[in-house]
Amino acid sequence: MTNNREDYLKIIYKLSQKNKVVNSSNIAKALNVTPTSSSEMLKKLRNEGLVNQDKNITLTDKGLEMTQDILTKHRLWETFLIQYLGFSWSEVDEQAELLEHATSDKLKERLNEFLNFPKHCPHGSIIFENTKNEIDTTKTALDLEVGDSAKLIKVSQDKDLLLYLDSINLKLNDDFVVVNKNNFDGSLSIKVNGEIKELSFKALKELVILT
Amino acid sequence: MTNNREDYLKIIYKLSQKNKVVNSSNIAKALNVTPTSSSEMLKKLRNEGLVNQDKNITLTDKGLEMTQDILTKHRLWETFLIQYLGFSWSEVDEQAELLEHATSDKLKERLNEFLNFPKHCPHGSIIFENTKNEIDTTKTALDLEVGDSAKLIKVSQDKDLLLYLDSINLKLNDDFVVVNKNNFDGSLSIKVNGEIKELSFKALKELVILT
DNA sequence: CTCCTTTTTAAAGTATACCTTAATAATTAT
DNA sequence: ATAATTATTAAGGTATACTTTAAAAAGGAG
Repeated sequence: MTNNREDYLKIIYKLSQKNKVVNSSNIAKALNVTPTSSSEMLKKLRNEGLVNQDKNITLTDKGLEMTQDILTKHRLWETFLIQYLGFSWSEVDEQAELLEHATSDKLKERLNEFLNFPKHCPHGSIIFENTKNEIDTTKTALDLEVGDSAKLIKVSQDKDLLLYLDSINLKLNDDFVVVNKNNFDGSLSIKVNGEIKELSFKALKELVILT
Repeated sequence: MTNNREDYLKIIYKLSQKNKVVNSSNIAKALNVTPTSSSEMLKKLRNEGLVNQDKNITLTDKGLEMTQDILTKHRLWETFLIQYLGFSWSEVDEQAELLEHATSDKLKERLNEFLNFPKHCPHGSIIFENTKNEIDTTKTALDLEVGDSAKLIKVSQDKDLLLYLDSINLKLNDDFVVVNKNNFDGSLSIKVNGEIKELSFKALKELVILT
């Protein structure tokens, strides 16, 4: 298993999470390689029994298991980097990307223990091994990019959060469009019923959406 | 800078620390590649201004700086793995080996800060950036005579040696007295906390001590 | 100063993961 | 249904870091 294969598995997983068409071209775009390169790599992954390929490319059971392992490592590192080393939201992904590939199963387990088995990474994504009965389908406002439209379908039951949402007059089932993403602090500007509202990074991961 | 180049720089540094002849053959042996491969790689490193090559291969200033940076990363990770994740002495090197190559300068600094700027890694090797005026060399247990007392302050990163030390329960910073020296096979009997332990000749040269 | 061993270089080949260019196949639009 | 677009495969090439085998160079022993 090489770093590269791991990156391909992750991107297949992520594209299907976003309900995007998972084909060689989209994978190529996401990984910033040519379609030819991704096509070639996918053939290898197919031969190794990690992906199925009909119309849509999907992960096999074995492939999914490996992907979740990698994502767990990634998310544990993000948790560590933010909680213990004071990394900021915007810089953590890049570093976790490097570390995940250098993480043995033993290190993963020990780090998990050290972090006290977190159920979610700082971006709100679930950490599989610690959330046996949750599914990774819930998307939060964190996953949104400029131009995306979404509907707010659920918020966590945090009183302060609810007060905050009241104060900016954002309600459940509101439809909105992302008009700006601030890469410094991770906040989003959204447009709801013609009105622009600011959502801080902290709030984003509490807002469950439908796209 | 690739992982491989980093490994070559480290091995050049380590061989010269041990006062061994630093040539393409010894490097090849240490890295478990053929002399041809190492010879080829050394040519690249020479062209990149990282090593000098006369009789003995040495690091240039630039090469030394890079090597110390890598060793710092390695030793910080060892410290973290042992102090916070409960890794054992013998298994920590392998994991730090992987992590060091995935460590940005920023991560190095933050980890250093988190660990409170340790002067030495758990093996006793200095962490350069935190010990401006120390030198990375000392006496080994080979220099000891009967009656000498000493403190074990550093051991070489040999996996078998580390397992051996784990097995006889000899730890870093243990104080001991030499109670016998076997002139036939060069082994030493030492007394640590009232217990007699045998150190074979082969082990002695790997044990750095303070007298 | 030869002989012999060790060391280095040269030549050609392997695997991985890319690339470009060009051809084929499959969608989508008119 | 045909044209246009998009996706995939095929063919040949690049770079890195190895490999083997063989030749050349350098050192050490008698």
